[in-house]
Amino acid sequence: MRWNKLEGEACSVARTVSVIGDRWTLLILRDCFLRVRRFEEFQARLGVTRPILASRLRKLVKDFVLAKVPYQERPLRYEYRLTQKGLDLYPIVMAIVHWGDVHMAGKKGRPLLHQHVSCGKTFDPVMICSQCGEPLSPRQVHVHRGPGAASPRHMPADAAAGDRKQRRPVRSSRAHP
Amino acid sequence: MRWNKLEGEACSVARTVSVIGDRWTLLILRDCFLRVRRFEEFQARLGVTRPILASRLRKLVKDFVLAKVPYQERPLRYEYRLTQKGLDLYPIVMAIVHWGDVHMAGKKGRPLLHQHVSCGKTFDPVMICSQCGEPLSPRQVHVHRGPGAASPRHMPADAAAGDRKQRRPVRSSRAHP
DNA sequence: CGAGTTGGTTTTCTTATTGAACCTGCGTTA
DNA sequence: TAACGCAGGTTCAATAAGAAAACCAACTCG
Repeated sequence: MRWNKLEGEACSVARTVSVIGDRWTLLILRDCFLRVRRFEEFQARLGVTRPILASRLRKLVKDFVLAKVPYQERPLRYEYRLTQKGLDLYPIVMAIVHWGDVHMAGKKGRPLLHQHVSCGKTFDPVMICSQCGEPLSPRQVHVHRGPGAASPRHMPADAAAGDRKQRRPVRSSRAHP
Repeated sequence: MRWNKLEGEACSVARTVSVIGDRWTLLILRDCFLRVRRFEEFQARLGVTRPILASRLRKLVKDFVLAKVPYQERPLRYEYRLTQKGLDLYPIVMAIVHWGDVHMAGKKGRPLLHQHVSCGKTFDPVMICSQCGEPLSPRQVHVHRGPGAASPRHMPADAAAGDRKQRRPVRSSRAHP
């Protein structure tokens, strides 16, 4: 199966992976969230070869994850900035960082600490249900065919429930329609 | 730069990417969370070639993300199951699914809906701060060097804060030490 | 004029992925 | 008992992608 096939699949993972499912792309995005914006800076930090970097940046721009905007004229120079679509990748990047912190950290501990400006504390990211606010675990989630489903594939069966107190829904900036 | 180099980097993204930063691996993990466990079933659902599937499963087992356990003897047959380390990838997979749902869904809508068994509702995953419970956004997070940091790289500068009410910390199963 | 900076492209070589076929151990059917 | 089927792989030749190093172009600065 080829890359391009993925985009057409009726699966959100496949579609997302067709955009960011490449190790250099993920490392580029990490640096984007650390305010890196220029070709040379990406290249120096990542150690990626220039042709690959150019091709990945081109693809991210084509997919509207990054925008190539001039930061000066004469000589005309561009920088790469996250679009809203790109900024929305933040939970993915944070989830990746957190898993690495928990499972891949050396004995010296985690390389980076995250401080939440709003509350001032060092934190971990936690993924919760937008409806009840409880932390998510795989066994607590059932999957159903949605309107965009294709052939009867990608379908599981599951069980197990819990009785937990209800909270009020979290207003996510981009919640369920 | 080579794959193996990534594992040694003082960056949790790089380390995580050295394990799961491959499109086939991510699609395999998607199916793992949909209760797919056998070689033939992965192969049929993913359309990946058999040598690649074998090599990816081998790597995931080596990295303790999957465990290869016999489900019958005579003939001896194995299945691949998520370990706890693998189950902990759930937020990453859910974040990927959600981004695909929001940004890559076709006009028919999302392919899959997620129901939270605990509360019964169809939900979206939301990533929050473990300390105050507020949804995370990139601009609200400052990064600092942790104990495992290496050379003075991967360091940003940031600003902007907000005054938000405080909640009590979320007890994540694997929170900040 | 010559050197430096930024943001790339070109070229050549090496590695990874694909597609198809083949292998193994065992059970089942004829 | 021979033939076939199945699950779970491996082997092999052809092709695509990635790495390393060099090169290019537009402009500025001294």
